[in-house]
Amino acid sequence: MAIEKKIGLRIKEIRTKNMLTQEQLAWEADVDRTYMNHVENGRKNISVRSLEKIINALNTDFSYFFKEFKK
Amino acid sequence: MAIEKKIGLRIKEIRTKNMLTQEQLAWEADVDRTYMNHVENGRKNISVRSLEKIINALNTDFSYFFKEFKK
DNA sequence: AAGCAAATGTATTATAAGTCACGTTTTTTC
DNA sequence: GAAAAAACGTGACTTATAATACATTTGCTT
Repeated sequence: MAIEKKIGLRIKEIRTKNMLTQEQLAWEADVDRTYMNHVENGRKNISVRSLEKIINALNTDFSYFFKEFKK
Repeated sequence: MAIEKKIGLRIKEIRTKNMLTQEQLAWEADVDRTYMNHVENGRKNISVRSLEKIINALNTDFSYFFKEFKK
């Protein structure tokens, strides 16, 4: 599976666990709602800086975010 | 520290442990030698797809790469 | 000082970032 | 269970910048 897809799924997983809507998360991460949606659906080859914003907004860190990611 | 810097340092850390030059790693990752240098020096806000190429070339995975990364 | 690895500057091309208008699906409320 | 509202999805588009490439320089090692 493409890395963008895996990242999107992981974001969604944590977001729903945190009881947030895409819009709420987008607001926290200071990105557009539709951009957030695109990322979550694996439609964007996101940069590490943008990913960091989202990971912070999810109240987590890279280490936790990428746990169990396969090669 | 900016995420780009942290990533650059981590790449360098693993690369040197693997006894590779920037050029060798660049070749393995199929990126330009100078681009590899820019990334390693934190001058590029790299995309996850490009980062994946480098991580693969380092013969590791996201999970290991981001271990112990701070928030 | 020759040879190699690493660093840097600059220019061009490819693509991520950001936004919009609109459509669809899901959830809530009466 | 219909209507309304909220949440989610999509395509197309512009702007900012990553990706790529080349030339040159610096630093290290023998």
